[in-house]
Amino acid sequence: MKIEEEIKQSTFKSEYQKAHINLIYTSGWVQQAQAALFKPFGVTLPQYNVLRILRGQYPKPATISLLIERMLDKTSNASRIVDKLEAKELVTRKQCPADRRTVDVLITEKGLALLKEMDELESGEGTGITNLTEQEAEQLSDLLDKIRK
Amino acid sequence: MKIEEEIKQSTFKSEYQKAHINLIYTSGWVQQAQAALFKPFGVTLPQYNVLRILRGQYPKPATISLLIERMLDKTSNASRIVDKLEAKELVTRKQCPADRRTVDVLITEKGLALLKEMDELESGEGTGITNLTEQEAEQLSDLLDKIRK
DNA sequence: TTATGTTAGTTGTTTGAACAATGATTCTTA
DNA sequence: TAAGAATCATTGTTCAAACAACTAACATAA
Repeated sequence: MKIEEEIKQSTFKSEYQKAHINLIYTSGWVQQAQAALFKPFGVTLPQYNVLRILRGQYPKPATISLLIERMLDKTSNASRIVDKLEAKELVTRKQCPADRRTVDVLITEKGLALLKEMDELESGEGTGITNLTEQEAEQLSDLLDKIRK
Repeated sequence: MKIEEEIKQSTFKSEYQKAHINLIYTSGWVQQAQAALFKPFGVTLPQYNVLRILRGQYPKPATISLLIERMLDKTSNASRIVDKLEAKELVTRKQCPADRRTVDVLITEKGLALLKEMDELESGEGTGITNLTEQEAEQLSDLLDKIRK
């Protein structure tokens, strides 16, 4: 549905304003769809992202700093997110011997298995992205990249 | 920056997966930029959205249900968001005489004035959307509309 | 080596979000 | 019109996010 109908506003000041509001709106829309997909697996989006980063590092461990750096939510709830993941036995945390200030966070077999299950989700199925053609998906990526420049 | 570099993942299973992850990522990115812009005005994104809806209705009042319906966060924090707005004197709330179950929520002069100030923000300035050409912005809107179909 | 500063991570605290349950009013229909 | 169902809004409660303060460990330099 066109954004105009969606939010019952027929005119915008510019294409920029329209795209901007559309992005905010769709962003919320997708995040909700995402959350619904995630719920059965018992992890939130930030937790999932941390798991993904850890898999990227595997079998090397990651420090909390590295997680924060990659997480985009630069505000450091990283410690607490790792708390949650640790409680679910999806990661382990142990002090690094070389630098005792830092912590080695490592994804467990259980964590890897969960991610493997969840890989199916990443296809975009269920979040509307597959309403696009492959070429359009590519176009979208390019536009988004440009926004974050 | 390309999403591959942004999240340090060089390959994706498909253009869909790539666009999907890119959308989630960019969505968070934009929301953060947005929150930063909003902070000086003392309202959060959901509060702002409610104010926008109320302005759309003005001078008619809106019920809480109508707010929920338009808000996309269908989970009803609407009451509490209105609480916050009322505390800041940006809206008024009074029981509707015709149906005493419902509440008439109305934006105040102060609320309208605040929105007027904030209209500047909606141009997209400061959230990266203006990195696009006008035509690209239009293209983006179309793609997003298609996703939510 | 010891004082100073820096970095890493954790822990409070306040604030808002998510979800469910409740209470009040209206609608429906027998 | 009286009883049960449905609707509207509010209120608990739990959970996560934002921001700042704090502790421990390392680095630097006098």
